[in-house]
Amino acid sequence: MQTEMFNNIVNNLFMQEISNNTEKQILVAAEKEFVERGFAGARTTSIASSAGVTHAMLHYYFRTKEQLFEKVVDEKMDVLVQSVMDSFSSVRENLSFVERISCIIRVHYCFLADNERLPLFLLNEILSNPTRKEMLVSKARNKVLPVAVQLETQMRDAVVKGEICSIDLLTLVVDIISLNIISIIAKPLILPLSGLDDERYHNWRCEENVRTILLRLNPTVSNDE
Amino acid sequence: MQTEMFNNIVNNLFMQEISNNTEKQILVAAEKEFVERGFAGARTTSIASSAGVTHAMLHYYFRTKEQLFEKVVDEKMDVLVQSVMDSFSSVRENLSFVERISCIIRVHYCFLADNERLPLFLLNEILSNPTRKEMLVSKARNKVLPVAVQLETQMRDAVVKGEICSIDLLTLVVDIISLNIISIIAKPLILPLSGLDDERYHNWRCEENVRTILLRLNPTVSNDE
DNA sequence: ATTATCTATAGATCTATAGATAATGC
DNA sequence: ATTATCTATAGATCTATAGATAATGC
Repeated sequence: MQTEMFNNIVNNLFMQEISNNTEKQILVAAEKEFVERGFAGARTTSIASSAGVTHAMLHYYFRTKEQLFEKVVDEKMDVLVQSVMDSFSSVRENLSFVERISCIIRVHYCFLADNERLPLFLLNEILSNPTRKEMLVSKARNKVLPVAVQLETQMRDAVVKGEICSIDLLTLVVDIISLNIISIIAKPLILPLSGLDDERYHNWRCEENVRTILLRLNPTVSNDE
Repeated sequence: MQTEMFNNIVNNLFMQEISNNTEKQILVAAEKEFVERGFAGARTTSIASSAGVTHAMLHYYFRTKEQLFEKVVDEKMDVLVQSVMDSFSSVRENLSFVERISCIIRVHYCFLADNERLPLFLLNEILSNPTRKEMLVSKARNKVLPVAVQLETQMRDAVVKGEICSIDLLTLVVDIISLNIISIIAKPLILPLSGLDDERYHNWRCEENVRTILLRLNPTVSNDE
């Protein structure tokens, strides 16, 4: 009895792993190929061979290159949106607003540093396709905005308390994203000019971005608008 | 005599225009196609047809797709480098350092706004090609740096005068570029979220970027590094 | 019986060139 | 004689599928 059950469990785990193996391997290889070369530059033959399967398998599981790509883009878009939401919420309680923003910037910077090629890939494929563009905008509106609204409440408190100056939420978010994303995307160009190693580079840029945003939020400077 | 000379001049002008016409038209069409679709996504047949010439002409003048692309990328890279240098030098005398930086940010923002698709195109094609990457880095070093050094001298003066806080030049430049470039690249995503029209959008982002950098340079805040 | 995999190849597309023909400038 | 242009097609590459064969789960 016990042996049978054990075998079943092992079988199921094994099965699940094996049965999805080819499909999963194709997906993983496709992810790499698409993110590195974009849709037009990617080759289904390369994906198949680097997944270690026959080329026909790719079409067996995903029908067309387009559909496989769609899967990858959708997943990556969700990963990005989730990362923004995580950075918003993954903050412990009773922090001041300024501390919270600093934390958000750092958490998001780290996510991007771990996914260096993601921003450029998504920018490319989203901007060149109106449907995907609308999809991301609506995801931003429906998923991110509700979380952001909580932040806005806390922000108004901080303004009243005199901890920060008054600023529009979208303005602040775009500022943060701008600083973080270019630090990541353009790293291969800026790194040689900086003369730093990878770790120091990230420390330099991340902390500079935090500082820039905090100074932007500084309440002591007059707000001429 | 006079008529002959006149005819010659007209002929020469006409010739120059006509003889380079096909080549020029291909180049213009190639520029559009490559910037819009990237190297892998671009089709030489599309370039030829939108240039209004036979497909064979493209190979007659530029040998290969690669060589035609190289021409376009090189030219665009120079345009970008030049735009940075222009923004640095196109500033009238006897401005304070803070005014000068504001002017640089605005001039550069306007250039990018007039060349919306340029940054993403160059980022893509430069980052995916080590040779081009080195080329841009060395251009930055050889052409932009000398001009930037002048700025650095003026910057040190401003620090001494207490007009700005002390900041590394590269740090400042990366901050500016980050803010400006994402405002342009991500415009199609941010615009619908902002609810603004094109003109107001650019005004919003450009002035926000100036403000953020000026606050970053503010001397009254303690500099904890 | 269904699902997964392989071989072989169709079919489409794209870059590139050969070779003929026309236009141009001496 | 040289330069520019066109037609036609070679040659390479890539996506996609048909059809045969093997493996799996009932």
